[in-house]
Amino acid sequence: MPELPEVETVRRELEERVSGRKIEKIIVNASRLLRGISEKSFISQVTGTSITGVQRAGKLLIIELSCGKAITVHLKMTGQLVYPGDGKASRVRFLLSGGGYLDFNDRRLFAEIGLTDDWRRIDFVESLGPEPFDVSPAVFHAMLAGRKTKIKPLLLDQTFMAGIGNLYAAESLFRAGIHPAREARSLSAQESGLLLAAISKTLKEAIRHNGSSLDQYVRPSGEKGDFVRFHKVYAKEGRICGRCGGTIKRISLGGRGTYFCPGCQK
DNA sequence: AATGGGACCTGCGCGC
DNA sequence: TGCGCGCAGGTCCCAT
Repeated sequence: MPELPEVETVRRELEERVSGRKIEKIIVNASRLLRGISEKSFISQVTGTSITGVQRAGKLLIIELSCGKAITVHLKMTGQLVYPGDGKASRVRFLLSGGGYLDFNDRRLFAEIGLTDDWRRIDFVESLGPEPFDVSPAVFHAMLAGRKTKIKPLLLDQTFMAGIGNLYAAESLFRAGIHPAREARSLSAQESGLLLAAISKTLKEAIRHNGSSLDQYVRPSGEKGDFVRFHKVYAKEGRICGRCGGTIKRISLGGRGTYFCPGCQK
């Protein structure tokens, strides 16, 4: 799933695989994915430049180019970047020097590709909250103070904290023993500390296992991410909780499916 | 500030 | 087998 661990996995693997390569040709099969720029302009500005590095901001991927600009890619729900790709389901293809296409696939056409002069200054990046790894327990507790909203929808708010999505919100709350519908401001300093530690640990372990491949997500190599083996609650409604023997429940919070164990999460 | 709804799309699994 | 429905990881926008 393209949340922080998946996007970070894609970033690392792309950096290994395509850094230094020149983009020799671009084939656009779905121009609607290009946002704020015409197909013609995108192709003319990007063709002939080289990939100098790959960055990540929250769930946004940034492909830096030798011309000083950067391609931004948000995978949304079903986006994939694959190298080398076979072109079978590609929406956009980049032919690289040395051979092989970097393929951008996206079954649902939700993803967004842009071109920017200064990626750190685009609205999406400027509005992002801090990365979970950069927040101290004291700061995190202060961030929750006064917030009446439920903790799980708050974790999904990218302006609150960057990178957490529906899956890792559920898994982190389970690991911290906190009910997803708790008012954010009701968490004690100890509870918020447990939650921050659970978020950090869960995301890092997921990165170590190259992310979670439930449906569409794959690594640039085409391989699946392995972290699904360690999921405790996500998409496990009706299953037995491995910790207390209770039954995993699914509720709807903020319009999103929310999985948790009523026995373990208070 | 918070919550709820719908929108963007395609495709899967389910019940009938 | 066919059909309609609900659901899916993200984000934005509107209304209350």
